[in-house]
Amino acid sequence: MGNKSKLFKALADKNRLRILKMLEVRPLCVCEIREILNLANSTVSQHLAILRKSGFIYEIKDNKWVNYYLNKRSTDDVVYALLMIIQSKSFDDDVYRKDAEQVHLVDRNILCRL
Amino acid sequence: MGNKSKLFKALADKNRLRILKMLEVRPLCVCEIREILNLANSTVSQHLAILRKSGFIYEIKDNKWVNYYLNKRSTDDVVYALLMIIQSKSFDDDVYRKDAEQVHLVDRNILCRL
DNA sequence: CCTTCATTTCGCCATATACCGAAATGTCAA
DNA sequence: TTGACATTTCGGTATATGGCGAAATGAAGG
Repeated sequence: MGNKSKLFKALADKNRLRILKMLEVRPLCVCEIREILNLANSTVSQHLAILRKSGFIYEIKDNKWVNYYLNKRSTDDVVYALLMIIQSKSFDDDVYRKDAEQVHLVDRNILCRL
Repeated sequence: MGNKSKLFKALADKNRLRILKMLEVRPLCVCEIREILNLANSTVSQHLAILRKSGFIYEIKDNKWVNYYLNKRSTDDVVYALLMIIQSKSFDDDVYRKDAEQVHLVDRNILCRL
Protein backbone atom coordinates (compact mmCIF):
# COMPACT_ATOMS: atom_id res chain seq x y z
CA MET A 1 0.00 0.00 0.00
CA GLY A 2 0.96 3.64 0.44
CA ASN A 3 3.97 4.96 -1.30
CA LYS A 4 5.90 2.32 -3.19
CA SER A 5 8.69 4.71 -4.13
CA LYS A 6 9.54 5.00 -0.44
CA LEU A 7 10.76 1.40 -0.48
CA PHE A 8 13.09 2.07 -3.37
CA LYS A 9 14.28 5.33 -1.82
CA ALA A 10 15.38 3.32 1.20
CA LEU A 11 17.49 1.14 -1.07
CA ALA A 12 18.72 3.99 -3.26
CA ASP A 13 21.84 4.67 -1.27
CA LYS A 14 25.22 2.99 -1.52
CA ASN A 15 25.78 2.90 2.22
CA ARG A 16 22.35 1.52 3.04
CA LEU A 17 22.87 -1.31 0.55
CA ARG A 18 26.23 -2.02 2.17
CA ILE A 19 24.49 -2.17 5.55
CA LEU A 20 21.93 -4.68 4.29
CA LYS A 21 24.66 -6.84 2.79
CA MET A 22 26.60 -6.75 6.07
CA LEU A 23 23.50 -7.74 8.03
CA GLU A 24 23.27 -10.73 5.72
CA VAL A 25 26.43 -11.99 7.43
CA ARG A 26 25.26 -11.37 11.00
CA PRO A 27 23.36 -8.89 13.17
CA LEU A 28 25.35 -5.75 13.94
CA CYS A 29 25.26 -2.79 16.27
CA VAL A 30 25.64 0.86 15.22
CA CYS A 31 29.29 1.14 16.18
CA GLU A 32 30.32 -1.95 14.23
CA ILE A 33 28.67 -0.56 11.12
CA ARG A 34 30.22 2.85 11.75
CA GLU A 35 33.64 1.27 11.92
CA ILE A 36 33.28 -0.52 8.58
CA LEU A 37 31.55 2.27 6.66
CA ASN A 38 33.73 4.96 8.22
CA LEU A 39 30.81 7.28 8.91
CA ALA A 40 29.66 9.14 12.01
CA ASN A 41 27.53 7.22 14.49
CA SER A 42 24.70 9.66 13.91
CA THR A 43 24.80 9.05 10.17
CA VAL A 44 24.68 5.28 10.60
CA SER A 45 21.81 5.66 13.03
CA GLN A 46 19.89 7.69 10.45
CA HIS A 47 20.46 5.08 7.75
CA LEU A 48 19.26 2.34 10.08
CA ALA A 49 16.14 4.32 10.93
CA ILE A 50 15.31 4.63 7.23
CA LEU A 51 15.79 0.91 6.63
CA ARG A 52 13.77 0.05 9.72
CA LYS A 53 10.85 2.33 8.85
CA SER A 54 10.65 0.68 5.44
CA GLY A 55 10.63 -2.79 6.99
CA PHE A 56 13.95 -4.10 5.70
CA ILE A 57 15.50 -4.50 9.14
CA TYR A 58 14.41 -4.69 12.76
CA GLU A 59 16.18 -4.06 16.04
CA ILE A 60 16.55 -5.96 19.28
CA LYS A 61 18.13 -4.29 22.28
CA ASP A 62 20.71 -6.39 24.08
CA ASN A 63 22.48 -5.06 27.13
CA LYS A 64 23.91 -1.68 26.17
CA TRP A 65 23.83 -2.40 22.45
CA VAL A 66 21.10 -2.29 19.87
CA ASN A 67 21.39 -5.13 17.42
CA TYR A 68 20.00 -4.74 13.93
CA TYR A 69 18.76 -7.74 11.97
CA LEU A 70 17.88 -8.28 8.34
CA ASN A 71 14.09 -8.80 8.25
CA LYS A 72 14.25 -11.97 6.15
CA ARG A 73 10.71 -13.04 7.06
CA SER A 74 8.97 -9.80 6.16
CA THR A 75 5.25 -10.28 5.62
CA ASP A 76 5.21 -7.51 3.02
CA ASP A 77 5.49 -9.25 -0.36
CA VAL A 78 7.40 -6.42 -1.98
CA VAL A 79 9.86 -5.99 0.89
CA TYR A 80 10.36 -9.75 0.97
CA ALA A 81 11.03 -9.91 -2.77
CA LEU A 82 13.42 -6.97 -2.64
CA LEU A 83 15.39 -8.58 0.17
CA MET A 84 15.58 -11.78 -1.89
CA ILE A 85 17.11 -9.83 -4.75
CA ILE A 86 19.64 -8.17 -2.50
CA GLN A 87 20.62 -11.52 -1.03
CA SER A 88 20.84 -13.22 -4.43
CA LYS A 89 24.11 -14.28 -6.03
CA SER A 90 23.65 -11.72 -8.79
CA PHE A 91 23.59 -8.88 -6.31
CA ASP A 92 27.32 -8.74 -5.81
CA ASP A 93 30.16 -6.26 -5.67
CA ASP A 94 33.77 -6.07 -4.51
CA VAL A 95 32.74 -3.62 -1.82
CA TYR A 96 30.19 -6.03 -0.39
CA ARG A 97 32.76 -8.84 -0.26
CA LYS A 98 35.29 -6.66 1.53
CA ASP A 99 32.63 -5.48 3.97
CA ALA A 100 31.67 -9.08 4.71
CA GLU A 101 35.28 -9.86 5.63
CA GLN A 102 35.33 -6.86 7.94
CA VAL A 103 32.15 -8.04 9.61
CA HIS A 104 33.96 -11.19 10.66
CA LEU A 105 36.86 -9.18 12.06
CA VAL A 106 35.21 -6.35 13.99
CA ASP A 107 34.73 -6.73 17.73
CA ARG A 108 32.26 -4.37 19.37
CA ASN A 109 34.01 -4.71 22.73
CA ILE A 110 37.17 -3.19 21.34
CA LEU A 111 35.96 -0.52 18.96
CA CYS A 112 32.97 1.01 20.70
CA ARG A 113 33.89 4.36 22.09
CA LEU A 114 32.56 7.40 20.31
CA MET B 1 28.67 -4.98 -11.32
CA GLY B 2 29.03 -1.21 -11.02
CA ASN B 3 26.79 0.76 -8.77
CA LYS B 4 23.80 -1.21 -7.58
CA SER B 5 22.27 1.78 -5.82
CA LYS B 6 21.85 3.41 -9.25
CA LEU B 7 19.19 0.83 -10.11
CA PHE B 8 17.20 1.64 -7.00
CA LYS B 9 17.64 5.36 -7.52
CA ALA B 10 15.99 4.95 -10.90
CA LEU B 11 12.99 3.37 -9.18
CA ALA B 12 12.98 5.76 -6.22
CA ASP B 13 10.59 8.25 -7.76
CA LYS B 14 6.80 8.20 -7.76
CA ASN B 15 6.51 9.39 -11.35
CA ARG B 16 9.06 6.94 -12.72
CA LEU B 17 7.20 4.04 -11.08
CA ARG B 18 3.97 5.33 -12.62
CA ILE B 19 5.70 5.37 -16.00
CA LEU B 20 6.83 1.76 -15.65
CA LYS B 21 3.33 0.67 -14.62
CA MET B 22 1.86 2.50 -17.61
CA LEU B 23 4.34 0.84 -19.97
CA GLU B 24 3.10 -2.47 -18.58
CA VAL B 25 -0.18 -1.72 -20.37
CA ARG B 26 1.38 -0.72 -23.70
CA PRO B 27 4.30 1.18 -25.23
CA LEU B 28 3.92 4.95 -24.99
CA CYS B 29 5.45 8.09 -26.43
CA VAL B 30 6.61 11.11 -24.41
CA CYS B 31 3.52 13.19 -25.02
CA GLU B 32 1.12 10.45 -23.93
CA ILE B 33 3.00 10.09 -20.68
CA ARG B 34 3.14 13.86 -20.24
CA GLU B 35 -0.62 14.03 -20.62
CA ILE B 36 -1.29 11.43 -17.94
CA LEU B 37 1.35 12.55 -15.42
CA ASN B 38 0.65 16.23 -16.06
CA LEU B 39 4.33 17.14 -16.28
CA ALA B 40 6.36 19.10 -18.80
CA ASN B 41 7.62 17.19 -21.85
CA SER B 42 11.17 17.89 -20.78
CA THR B 43 10.57 16.39 -17.35
CA VAL B 44 9.08 13.23 -18.81
CA SER B 45 12.00 12.97 -21.21
CA GLN B 46 14.44 13.16 -18.28
CA HIS B 47 12.61 10.44 -16.39
CA LEU B 48 12.64 8.20 -19.45
CA ALA B 49 16.37 8.78 -19.91
CA ILE B 50 17.01 7.69 -16.33
CA LEU B 51 14.92 4.54 -16.74
CA ARG B 52 16.58 3.75 -20.06
CA LYS B 53 20.14 4.21 -18.78
CA SER B 54 19.36 1.77 -15.97
CA GLY B 55 17.99 -0.79 -18.42
CA PHE B 56 14.35 -0.83 -17.33
CA ILE B 57 13.01 0.43 -20.64
CA TYR B 58 14.13 0.78 -24.25
CA GLU B 59 13.04 2.98 -27.12
CA ILE B 60 12.10 2.39 -30.72
CA LYS B 61 11.59 5.32 -33.04
CA ASP B 62 8.48 5.14 -35.19
CA ASN B 63 7.68 7.87 -37.67
CA LYS B 64 7.76 11.14 -35.73
CA TRP B 65 7.29 9.49 -32.35
CA VAL B 66 9.65 7.70 -30.00
CA ASN B 67 7.99 4.71 -28.42
CA TYR B 68 9.16 3.50 -25.02
CA TYR B 69 8.87 -0.16 -24.05
CA LEU B 70 9.18 -1.98 -20.76
CA ASN B 71 12.35 -4.10 -21.06
CA LYS B 72 10.69 -7.32 -19.89
CA ARG B 73 13.46 -9.52 -21.27
CA SER B 74 16.39 -7.75 -19.63
CA THR B 75 19.49 -9.94 -19.49
CA ASP B 76 20.55 -8.27 -16.23
CA ASP B 77 19.33 -10.57 -13.45
CA VAL B 78 18.73 -7.75 -11.01
CA VAL B 79 16.89 -5.54 -13.49
CA TYR B 80 14.81 -8.52 -14.56
CA ALA B 81 13.91 -9.39 -10.97
CA LEU B 82 13.03 -5.79 -10.14
CA LEU B 83 10.74 -5.56 -13.15
CA MET B 84 9.06 -8.78 -12.04
CA ILE B 85 8.35 -7.22 -8.66
CA ILE B 86 6.93 -4.07 -10.22
CA GLN B 87 4.70 -6.15 -12.48
CA SER B 88 3.56 -8.42 -9.65
CA LYS B 89 0.06 -8.35 -8.19
CA SER B 90 1.41 -7.10 -4.87
CA PHE B 91 2.83 -4.02 -6.49
CA ASP B 92 -0.41 -2.15 -6.72
CA ASP B 93 -1.91 1.26 -5.98
CA ASP B 94 -4.99 3.29 -6.83
CA VAL B 95 -2.84 5.69 -8.82
CA TYR B 96 -1.49 2.89 -10.99
CA ARG B 97 -5.00 1.64 -11.72
CA LYS B 98 -6.23 5.09 -12.70
CA ASP B 99 -3.18 5.61 -14.89
CA ALA B 100 -3.80 2.32 -16.63
CA GLU B 101 -7.32 3.47 -17.50
CA GLN B 102 -5.92 6.68 -18.90
CA VAL B 103 -3.45 4.75 -21.02
CA HIS B 104 -6.38 3.12 -22.80
CA LEU B 105 -8.01 6.49 -23.42
CA VAL B 106 -5.18 8.72 -24.60
CA ASP B 107 -4.67 9.21 -28.33
CA ARG B 108 -1.34 10.63 -29.40
CA ASN B 109 -2.82 11.99 -32.61
CA ILE B 110 -5.07 14.31 -30.67
CA LEU B 111 -2.98 15.44 -27.72
CA CYS B 112 0.48 15.91 -29.16
CA ARG B 113 1.23 19.57 -29.51
CA LEU B 114 3.63 21.11 -27.06
C1' DC C 1 15.94 23.28 -48.55
C1' DC C 2 12.48 24.73 -45.40
C1' DT C 3 8.72 23.85 -42.11
C1' DT C 4 6.63 21.22 -38.66
C1' DC C 5 6.45 18.87 -34.69
C1' DA C 6 8.05 15.35 -31.12
C1' DT C 7 11.75 14.98 -28.34
C1' DT C 8 16.05 16.18 -25.98
C1' DT C 9 19.31 19.28 -23.90
C1' DC C 10 20.34 23.35 -21.22
C1' DG C 11 20.13 26.74 -17.50
C1' DC C 12 17.94 27.77 -13.57
C1' DC C 13 15.39 27.23 -9.08
C1' DA C 14 13.22 24.84 -5.01
C1' DT C 15 13.30 20.94 -2.26
C1' DA C 16 15.20 16.58 -0.53
C1' DT C 17 18.98 14.04 1.11
C1' DA C 18 23.46 12.68 3.27
C1' DC C 19 26.63 14.08 6.20
C1' DC C 20 28.73 15.94 10.51
C1' DG C 21 29.33 17.38 15.52
C1' DA C 22 26.95 18.54 19.64
C1' DA C 23 23.40 17.76 22.73
C1' DA C 24 19.80 14.66 24.47
C1' DT C 25 18.25 10.02 25.62
C1' DG C 26 18.32 5.49 27.56
C1' DT C 27 20.32 1.66 29.94
C1' DC C 28 23.29 -0.68 32.93
C1' DA C 29 26.21 -1.09 36.89
C1' DA C 30 28.71 0.89 40.61
C1' DT D 1 21.77 8.46 42.36
C1' DT D 2 25.64 8.94 39.51
C1' DG D 3 28.80 7.71 35.79
C1' DA D 4 29.82 5.44 31.58
C1' DC D 5 28.75 4.47 27.19
C1' DA D 6 25.83 3.20 22.94
C1' DT D 7 22.49 5.30 20.43
C1' DT D 8 19.29 8.86 18.78
C1' DT D 9 17.84 13.50 17.89
C1' DC D 10 18.85 18.19 16.53
C1' DG D 11 20.76 22.05 13.85
C1' DG D 12 23.29 23.22 10.13
C1' DT D 13 25.60 22.71 5.50
C1' DA D 14 26.77 20.86 0.90
C1' DT D 15 25.23 18.22 -2.81
C1' DA D 16 21.70 15.69 -5.47
C1' DT D 17 17.33 15.59 -7.50
C1' DG D 18 12.99 16.95 -9.76
C1' DG D 19 10.68 20.49 -11.75
C1' DC D 20 10.06 24.16 -15.47
C1' DG D 21 10.54 26.97 -19.90
C1' DA D 22 13.47 28.07 -23.69
C1' DA D 23 16.53 26.68 -27.07
C1' DA D 24 18.57 22.89 -29.77
C1' DT D 25 18.04 18.54 -32.23
C1' DG D 26 16.23 15.26 -35.47
C1' DA D 27 13.14 13.18 -38.62
C1' DA D 28 9.38 13.50 -42.10
C1' DG D 29 6.95 15.80 -45.66
C1' DG D 30 6.09 19.62 -48.68
